[in-house]
Amino acid sequence: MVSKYLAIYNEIITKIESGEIESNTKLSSENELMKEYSVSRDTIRKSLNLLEQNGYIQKIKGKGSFVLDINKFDFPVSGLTSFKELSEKIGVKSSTIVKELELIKPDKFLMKQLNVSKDDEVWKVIRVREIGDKKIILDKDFFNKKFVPVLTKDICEDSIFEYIENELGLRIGFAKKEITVQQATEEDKKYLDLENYNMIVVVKNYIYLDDTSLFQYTESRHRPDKFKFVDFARRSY
Amino acid sequence: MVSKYLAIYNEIITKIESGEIESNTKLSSENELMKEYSVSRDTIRKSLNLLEQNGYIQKIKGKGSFVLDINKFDFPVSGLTSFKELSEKIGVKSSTIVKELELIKPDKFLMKQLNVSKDDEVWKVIRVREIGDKKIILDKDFFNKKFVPVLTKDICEDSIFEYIENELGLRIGFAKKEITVQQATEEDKKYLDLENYNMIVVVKNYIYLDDTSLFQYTESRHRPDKFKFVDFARRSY
DNA sequence: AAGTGGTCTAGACCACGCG
DNA sequence: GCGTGGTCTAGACCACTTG
Repeated sequence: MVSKYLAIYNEIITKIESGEIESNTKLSSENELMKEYSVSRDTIRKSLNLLEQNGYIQKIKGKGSFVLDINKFDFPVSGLTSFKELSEKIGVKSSTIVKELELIKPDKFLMKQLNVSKDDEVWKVIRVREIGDKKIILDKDFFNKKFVPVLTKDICEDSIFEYIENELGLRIGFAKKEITVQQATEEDKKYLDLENYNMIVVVKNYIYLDDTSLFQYTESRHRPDKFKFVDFARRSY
Repeated sequence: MVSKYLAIYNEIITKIESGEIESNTKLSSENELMKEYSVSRDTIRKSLNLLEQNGYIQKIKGKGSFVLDINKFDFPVSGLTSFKELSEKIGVKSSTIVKELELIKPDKFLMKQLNVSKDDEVWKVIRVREIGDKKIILDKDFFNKKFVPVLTKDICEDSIFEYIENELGLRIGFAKKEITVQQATEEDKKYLDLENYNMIVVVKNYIYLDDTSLFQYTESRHRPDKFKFVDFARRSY
């Protein structure tokens, strides 16, 4: 059961991405859209606000809503998108190699990052992402076993993200992302095709569930020349 | 004239940041807040949605709104915040040195980035940001003269951003940000205290006005060890 | 003056969490 | 069953843009 405003939001996105609604043109006014979809103005406005937030349109008072053409490519790396979704969108052949998969007792660093006690058990997953035959990304994931009782190599090779949302039914609420650049470690050099690079782009991700519990800590370590982060931001008051 | 929901939004932020409302506690329910502020539920909901979007609270159906404690520090680098706002927030002594300020004819690269023709004139501003006596950031800004007729050294040493919003009254709508890591150029080495680092974190910013016109292109070049980008993301449908 | 989006209101029903 | 937030409606007034 999907809400009306989400349905309309998705329908308009489809129209924009398929080119049925051209970019830089005006969208129908809120009044027209009300009639078109037989809903109240507030429902239309919810859909349009979502479109605006996510960079599809820009509303201008007194004039109308205009379709932006920024979203053509290079948008996906933002937000919470996973590696699998990403590589599928870009359409580059890529693969995931699981290097380590085990249950561990957290050390001090992990206890702090994952907000767990020394008696909790934690899944540790280390994966290498290969893009076009080069080992480019080293992913280190840590989950509290409380939330994820079972984890297999197959799941890790596919998408842990999908498993969590679809199979376990856990709903992800929000995430904090931190990007820095560091000296490459021995581990980086061991697992990745670093060529002559001695630095690594580190993306730390703290992922929280809907009920605000910290659920996962992830470190994604990228070869600097292959790293790109794109973000869309609106002025927030 | 500020809208009610923005006023309430800001009031609640103040309460959260001052500690009057403690983190990890429950906020008053929408019903209570209605009475408290003597407004309709919809107005309260607008305020709470803003708070949720910006990472102050998490709403949970059937339970209530909970105050998050993520926003303590390290949040500002996200979004559209300017260097001046940022260093004021962090409270580190910093200064800006204007290296170049001139009107130029755009080359091919700029024509593409700024979406201007060869007959337009473009402001070129090059500034070095000093943090704690070290030259850390090289900022290269380009504006279409059409939007900014006058620009002085004084303005560039203060905040171009404030000048644009307050003096010129231009309203910024949204921005696209792109982060990559590149080899340091001769220009980087000339202007910055790079020490032994030979790479540079490049943050490209495309800034658009309210009416969707591309207004400014900025390249912010950071010494890698001093770079940090923090982002808060909610799952977007 | 007419049309647009922005704000605000009042009321209704629903789905969820908890006791 | 009660209180919570989520969705939807209908109507009103305002500020802004354009002809």
